[in-house]
Amino acid sequence: MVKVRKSKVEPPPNECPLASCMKFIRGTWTPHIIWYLKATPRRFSELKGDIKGISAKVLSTRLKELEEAGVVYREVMDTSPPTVEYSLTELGRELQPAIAAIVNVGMKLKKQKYACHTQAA
Amino acid sequence: MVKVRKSKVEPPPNECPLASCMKFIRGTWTPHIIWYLKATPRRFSELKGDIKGISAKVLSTRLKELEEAGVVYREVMDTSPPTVEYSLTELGRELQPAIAAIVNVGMKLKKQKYACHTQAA
DNA sequence: GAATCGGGTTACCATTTCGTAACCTGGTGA
DNA sequence: TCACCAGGTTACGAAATGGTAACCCGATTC
Repeated sequence: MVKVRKSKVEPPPNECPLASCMKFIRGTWTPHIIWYLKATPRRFSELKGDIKGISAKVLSTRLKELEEAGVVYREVMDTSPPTVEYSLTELGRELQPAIAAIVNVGMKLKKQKYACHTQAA
Repeated sequence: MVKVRKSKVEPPPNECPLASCMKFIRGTWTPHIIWYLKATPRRFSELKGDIKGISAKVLSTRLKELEEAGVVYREVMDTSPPTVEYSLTELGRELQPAIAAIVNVGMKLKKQKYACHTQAA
């Protein structure tokens, strides 16, 4: 009979911060969007070009969700044809460190030749 | 006519580190598993208890995938009934900073009363 | 001999996420 | 007049992810 040992890792405290943060950056594409809005506002077609492989449908859906969640701000510019600029809100900027950490780990894995061919083909 | 401006944000360099890292921590549950293996090896039923709300099916599936991806190590102990211990491999430990950053952001959001009620109900 | 336990597996189904491709709208420039 | 542009939307279908619940195995304990 083996006793169930108590975890030495505190649960990511009350109401799970992990889940709180993950719900903003879930899915394949959301982290990319937040990453590319890091420095300056970007237009729809600029983001579509920045993020290799994303479809207009997914980009449009995610941007709408992120706007509703208060992560990105959408501004229609008075140009012709009208252009739209997306930028990070304060909340969006709070998320940057998490994305940056993920990117850092990804770069480290690459250097070590983990990732992409050694792992998870 | 608006010119398409060049991005000032470098693309997360060659072959996307963001994607490289994200493929290890995708889904709702994977980050939780890695988090709870942080300190010591854990058994199946212990992890199931640690991670509130995860089903045996998903836990079993994710653990199998993580083992195959080289993130966790699975050891069958010679006890009766036999117990199984899961622990992080070196690769698994490389992922910790990313998870930790996500948890940190989650905690900060909670303190600021973002998240969970203000945002994304 | 029956119930219990750890560590799962299986079937079935719902939801989320993604991809492709076609289409729309209002203004502009040729 | 007509094609083009930005910034989308829509329809359709596939794959990934998740949930519930029932079941399985071998060893042990009652």
